[in-house]
Amino acid sequence: MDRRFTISELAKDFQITTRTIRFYEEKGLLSPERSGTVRLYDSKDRVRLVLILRGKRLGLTLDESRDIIDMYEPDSANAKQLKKLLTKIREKREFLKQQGKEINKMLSELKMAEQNCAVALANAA
Amino acid sequence: MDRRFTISELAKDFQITTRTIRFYEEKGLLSPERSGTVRLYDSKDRVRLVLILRGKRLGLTLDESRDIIDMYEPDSANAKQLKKLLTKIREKREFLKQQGKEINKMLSELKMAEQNCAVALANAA
DNA sequence: ATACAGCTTGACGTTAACGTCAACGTAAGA
DNA sequence: TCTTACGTTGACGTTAACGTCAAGCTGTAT
Repeated sequence: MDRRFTISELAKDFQITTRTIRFYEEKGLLSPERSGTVRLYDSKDRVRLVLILRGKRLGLTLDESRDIIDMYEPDSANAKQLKKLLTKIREKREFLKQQGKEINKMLSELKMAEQNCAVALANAA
Repeated sequence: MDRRFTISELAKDFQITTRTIRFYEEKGLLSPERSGTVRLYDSKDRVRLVLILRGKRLGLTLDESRDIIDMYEPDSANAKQLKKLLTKIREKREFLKQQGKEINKMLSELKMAEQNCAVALANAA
């Protein structure tokens, strides 16, 4: 259960390049172990990658994703930090809810477009 | 009801810059009337802008947004075109549905993070 | 021992979506 | 008429998120 992965294993599993993974590390989103100079990734790193990639699909920047990921692991935090974090989390939630609404709008509009298109196709036949 | 707008009126209304609006035109997303050299925008252009900006918030590229906008107005199309269009629309809808699911995942995770954070805050007090 | 696959760190190139600046035209009010 | 505000077209600059070499180290199978 404590298997480690090489960078190219990760790349294959997540369908990204090794360059991308190293880039995420540069940006402070990952910090794998090192065996000498070589990077070794564990399951926590994999979770982080899942979150990063989901964030990307949702249009978040890497900086935003890093913020969110940090939310999942409130480290040795004092009350002030925690309050700030709570605020951030709530903001992010509001943003995502809004995003959800916009998606629904677009979905219903596309549905109408689809119907129009189908009708036009039927008439053309 | 057929009022026209200047570029800076639009910019103000939509909270974007005139540069942005001209850029969208360069990219083929808008094609306003001209009164001499001056651009004049009508309500259809405003609708397009709404769609473009929503697309942006949903993480679509401008090219993708242009495709979608074109879906709303199937011009003189033949059957082949329409079928292609239908396929595209359905793909886009699947993509957006998936996006909606991911948002819900992230929302529930953030909810947990929020609770953890709140608990930690209570303990710290 | 060597060949080769896989890892490393730079360093520079690329694309999208604008920002910024320059140089110019134009319409309307003082 | 002259300024002032707003419009125009280039052209170059910028940031994020990687891609693409180059040059070198490393472990292992032959």
